[in-house]
Amino acid sequence: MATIKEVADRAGVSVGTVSHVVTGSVPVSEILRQRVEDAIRTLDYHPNYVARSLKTSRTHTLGIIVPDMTISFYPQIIRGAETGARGKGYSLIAVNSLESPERQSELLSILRSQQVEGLLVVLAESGGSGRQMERLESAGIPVVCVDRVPERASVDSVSVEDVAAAEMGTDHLLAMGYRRIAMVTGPLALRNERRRLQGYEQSLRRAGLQPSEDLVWQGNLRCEDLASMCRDRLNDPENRPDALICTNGTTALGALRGMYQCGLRTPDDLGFVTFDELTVDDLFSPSITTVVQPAYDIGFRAAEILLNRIQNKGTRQAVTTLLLPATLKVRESSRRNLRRTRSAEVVPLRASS
Amino acid sequence: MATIKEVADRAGVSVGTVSHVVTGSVPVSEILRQRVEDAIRTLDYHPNYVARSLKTSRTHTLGIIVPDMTISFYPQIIRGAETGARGKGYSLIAVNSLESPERQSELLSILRSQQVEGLLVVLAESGGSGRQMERLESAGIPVVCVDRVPERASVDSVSVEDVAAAEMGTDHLLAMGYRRIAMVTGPLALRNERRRLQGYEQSLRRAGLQPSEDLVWQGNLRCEDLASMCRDRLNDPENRPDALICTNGTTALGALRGMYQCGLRTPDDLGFVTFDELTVDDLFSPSITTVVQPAYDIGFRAAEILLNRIQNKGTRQAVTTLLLPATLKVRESSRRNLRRTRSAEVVPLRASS
DNA sequence: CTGTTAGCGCCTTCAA
DNA sequence: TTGAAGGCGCTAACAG
Repeated sequence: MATIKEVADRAGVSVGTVSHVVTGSVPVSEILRQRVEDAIRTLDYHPNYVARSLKTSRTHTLGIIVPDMTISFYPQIIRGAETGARGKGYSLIAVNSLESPERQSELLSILRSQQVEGLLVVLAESGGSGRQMERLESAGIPVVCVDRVPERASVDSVSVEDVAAAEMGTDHLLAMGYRRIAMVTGPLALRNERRRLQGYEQSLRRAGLQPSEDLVWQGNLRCEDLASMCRDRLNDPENRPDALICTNGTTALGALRGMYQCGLRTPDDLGFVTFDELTVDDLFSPSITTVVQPAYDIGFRAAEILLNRIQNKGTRQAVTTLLLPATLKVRESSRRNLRRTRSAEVVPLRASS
Repeated sequence: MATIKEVADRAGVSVGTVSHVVTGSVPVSEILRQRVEDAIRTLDYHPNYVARSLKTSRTHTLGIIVPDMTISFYPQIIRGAETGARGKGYSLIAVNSLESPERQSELLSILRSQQVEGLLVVLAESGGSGRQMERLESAGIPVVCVDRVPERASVDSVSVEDVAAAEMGTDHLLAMGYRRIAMVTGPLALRNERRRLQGYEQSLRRAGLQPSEDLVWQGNLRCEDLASMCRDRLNDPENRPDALICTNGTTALGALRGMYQCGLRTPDDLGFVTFDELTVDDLFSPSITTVVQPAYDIGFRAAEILLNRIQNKGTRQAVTTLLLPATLKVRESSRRNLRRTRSAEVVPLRASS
């Protein structure tokens, strides 16, 4: 790898001059610039950002931590953030925490060592990371929390209007005539989950229905666990709800599997609404009515806020809490069931994972 | 951000000693190590990797370029590579080329400047990147091509046994009784596509069938274009094939959309097999018989090879070309259609995107 | 075992 | 407009 010095020698100028043409910070005579550029080309010179960063103490690099970029919601966020960052000459380092707080800390530490100028983070499931975010901030590394907002820490954040979104989904089910609507949630330790629950309850109350504990099915974020929970709950035909609303893609998949294992189908046997798209296209059935979060936008806006924070490093600014609206995509799974009889045929199954 | 010097001052030792305890390269007395570790903790010190890298000229960072990590195949590769890299203390910078060769060059340049020690790359669609890979290599930056292997460049690569995989899919359709099988491909400029085509033709020939040009539908990688192409082709009931095999997820989605727009369904009207999973779960229908590529493994193995290359930097080694086998997941879309009559009902539709 | 010190490659005054 | 030189934070000899 050629260095600035080699370029300078080859062009017959000083390293200073080379630096000037590379950064464009100082005007250089046409003749010398030409020589320098030739040398750069023939040597295939690429400035060493490591050295540059050490000198300027700017890396033009952002970090983003997501739980698992194998889950389609996250790559979209990353892509949005990447676009926002690139627009201002920043690169993005994306890593997966796999919902592990330990790993998250480790990644945070590595990212710090890598001197990222700012951080986008979707907190790992288990809470208590609020303090970590504050530590980062006080170390001068701006953080924007994405999707999941920590309990009481005062950090910038971009997320979705969870309450309104869940209300919207529930309202829709109610409008379609469903009355016994169960909500399937992930861990209520996550604030998002609680807010979505809140929206659900609000919607029910407004419709004159009393939320019931029996109809709040709290699970974790593992599909199989969710599936078996739902299977158990659904196997009791007496108390079976007439519709399900799920707070995220993972719970939804679990719930659907559980349903299927019981021989239940949507919309035939149960209405169904979920947060987050489950498939890439409407042509797949069951086609699921979905509360869609603007993932790309979330990432993009978060990057914007972060970059802005970095730019105005010195000045104190109020905490930004950006809430983006979700949209409802109505599909078949919430179409009111007309052939009620079918559910009578259903035979409760034994657990069979 | 605290520096090594501040830690040294606070612990009352020299920077050398701090460095020794941080890197563990030189033994330090228990007493001093204790003092240093305390100082590190209270100062919340994180070694500056930028400075370290400048000194050691090692960044412990790998780059990976994929077309679009919004396509589920790629995040899996990235995750695999990330795991492989982390195992050896390496970080991974993942970026999207969006199939643009210009952007790819740009990213390559940035990654070089960032001093990545090696590169994993899924080449952008339009060819001619072979030379770029060679330039990288000759600059001392090992490259492993993933999924897409350049035409004639001699680079390490990890990909799938395309010919065998396509044969497997086609054989299966033949075994199910299909005879007029069309292959829907992306750009045949991509070697993968050509090999898959080759496997398809091989399979037909072995079954005593003559491959026909009419049944090779070449498209690009944009879903809508694919859809309209397939719509056009399928609208002619005379020459309609009885099954489709698609070379990747994008073409498959396009083909399915095209089919649906014509009122055709699988497996009722057409058998269907594709490379790459279209949905996250079998519970969605049509459930598609799929040639599954071991994406995570591809990434993991590629990282292994790359790391190995980096480790043995000096020594010349033969080019590694790793071909992983795909597996066939048989589902309903390839179940031989029994109610032939239905296709007679189909009325060719006008284009209606 | 511990401390000292010379750069790593680059940018940025500063002087010419 | 150009060149010279200091130093960013750290590691790796090396000397003590």
